[in-house]
Amino acid sequence: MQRMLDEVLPLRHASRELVRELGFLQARDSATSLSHSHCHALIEIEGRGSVPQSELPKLLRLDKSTTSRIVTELESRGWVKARSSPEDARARLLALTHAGRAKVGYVHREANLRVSRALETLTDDERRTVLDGMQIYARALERSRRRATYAIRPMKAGDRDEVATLIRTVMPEFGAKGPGYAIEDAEVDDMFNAYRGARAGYFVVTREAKRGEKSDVVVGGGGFAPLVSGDDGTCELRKMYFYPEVRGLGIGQELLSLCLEGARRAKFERMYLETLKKMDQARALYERNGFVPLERPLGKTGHYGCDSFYVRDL
Amino acid sequence: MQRMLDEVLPLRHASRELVRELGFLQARDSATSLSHSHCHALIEIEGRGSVPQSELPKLLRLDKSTTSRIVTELESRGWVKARSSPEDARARLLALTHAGRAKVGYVHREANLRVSRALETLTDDERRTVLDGMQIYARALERSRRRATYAIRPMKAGDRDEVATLIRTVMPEFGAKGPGYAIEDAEVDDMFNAYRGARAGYFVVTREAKRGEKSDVVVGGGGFAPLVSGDDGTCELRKMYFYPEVRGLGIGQELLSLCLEGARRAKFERMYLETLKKMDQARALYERNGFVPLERPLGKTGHYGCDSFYVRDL
DNA sequence: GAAGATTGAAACCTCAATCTTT
DNA sequence: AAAGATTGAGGTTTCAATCTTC
Repeated sequence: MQRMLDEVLPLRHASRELVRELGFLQARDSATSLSHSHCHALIEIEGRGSVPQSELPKLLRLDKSTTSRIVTELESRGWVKARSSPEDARARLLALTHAGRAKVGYVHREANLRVSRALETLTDDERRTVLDGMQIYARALERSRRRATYAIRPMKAGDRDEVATLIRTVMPEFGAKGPGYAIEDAEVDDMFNAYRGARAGYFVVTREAKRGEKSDVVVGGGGFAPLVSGDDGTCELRKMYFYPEVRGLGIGQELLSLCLEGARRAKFERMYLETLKKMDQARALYERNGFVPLERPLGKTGHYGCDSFYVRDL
Repeated sequence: MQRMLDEVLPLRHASRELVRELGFLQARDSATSLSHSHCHALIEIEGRGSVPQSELPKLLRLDKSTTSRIVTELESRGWVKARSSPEDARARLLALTHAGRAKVGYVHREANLRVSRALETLTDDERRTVLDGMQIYARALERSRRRATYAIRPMKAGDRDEVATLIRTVMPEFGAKGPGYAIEDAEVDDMFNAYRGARAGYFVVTREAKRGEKSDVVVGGGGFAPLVSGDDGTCELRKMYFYPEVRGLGIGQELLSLCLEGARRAKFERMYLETLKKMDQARALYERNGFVPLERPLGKTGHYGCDSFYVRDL
């Protein structure tokens, strides 16, 4: 943690400097007589040809009220033309006019010139580092922001139906349907009671409720329990699945850590798991966490559809 | 140039993403109930102990009107206390109160946590790249912004006195005073007439006038002329000096390029120059531009104080 | 007059409320 | 009621004008 802090402080400082230098806080650029948001909007519309106005808030990461005002101004300046959608009279489809395309070309040239001038004094290696660093950090911040909207907690009785749906939705995505897969287990319908024992546990990942939404939606889960027909010291990591929206956010790692912790507290000495070779993300996670591949399965789970087996000490 | 554009477009995209993700556009952070600028102001005051309010615009890179309003709010919230300077009743010296120090501690912890969370999912190499990239780009943008406030043009008669002052100020900074140095040359007092010949040229670097300032202030210069007692094909790069404010911005490179160009047009075949070993930045520039060191001087410049000689073909 | 600081007007952004169409 | 879009109120920022002190 100390090591990390050594990087955090200078990074925060560099971020502040960078944002100021990029001038995103300035209202209007004198060369283009447009704010950054207006430019960004023109660029996004240009890049997509035609954009529903309802998409703009996501693309620009601005409030819909702001994008509404931006569109109003761009229309009044004659750079954007809106037509209502043929399917839905509420929706407005935005496209650039001829003048708009000319303007966005000018905006691009100006921006390219400015960035080029700054890069000019750098070596090839430095330019490479700048680009990589910016991209990595932007992605990391996005992941972290998205991660923050989810929570992990032990499963409750009320999650029963949602967990069943989760398992029955995700497994077939990887071709795991029919006999020989965990999807056929009787416990799927009542995971809460199946994992409430002293030496078992099941955790769920829930999405924070947005305004007016149903709260506590289950979007992932995973747990552990004694390995069927295994010895007393061996548990199995079971039914760890996530909907696509939570993948790649590092939540699998956190859930796995909780399972490892729980298994240790339940006095298990080894954790075993069965999965599919084609579940690449999952297998990479297991391998990062010290799981070693086995040639043959342990115990008698009855999941003869699985083709990949791992174990690690606790 | 095409190569460079390949990097410019993704870099501009990454910049937009990054700024959005960093949330510098959001007004207020819910955790701290403070805007980024307010936090930044607290941090800067904390880091320096006591700050004249007049320094804040530079530190935060905001308008003085904005910083004035920020200070007003921080004072009314009891985090900052101002006292008038003992030397100057106009100036206000800002310091944190006890409550202010507590608040800035909280702000730091929150910000560190957020950044740490984002960095957590990265490898050591990736973290390194992020930090390096951000720092390099921030510095490059700063250089480029500062560079844009200067211009290079051929010397005019009216620059005479300013150029003489430039030479007489910069040379002694490197210990080059007294006989044996160019500073004693008679031409120093009238560089304009000394370099108006057909095979000579002198360029000046001028600072753009800010509001209400004298325009066209000379902050650097350099030129070329036939080498004294040299052959017809050899010219000398002469009296290239810059005030500290323009150093490190790549302007030396631009001025040198103009001199090389001018010398070629004047049908010179070689450019020679004399300098001092201790002028590291200058020598690095010459070496980057293909100048090779000589053991002994060429011609008879009379500058026996110089200890470093270079030449290159044109 | 110049430097330090404040104040008024206007641009940009967000949140919340509202209007229109489905 | 819900989704697309707009409008009103308030915070942040800049530019320009102003006030105070040197």
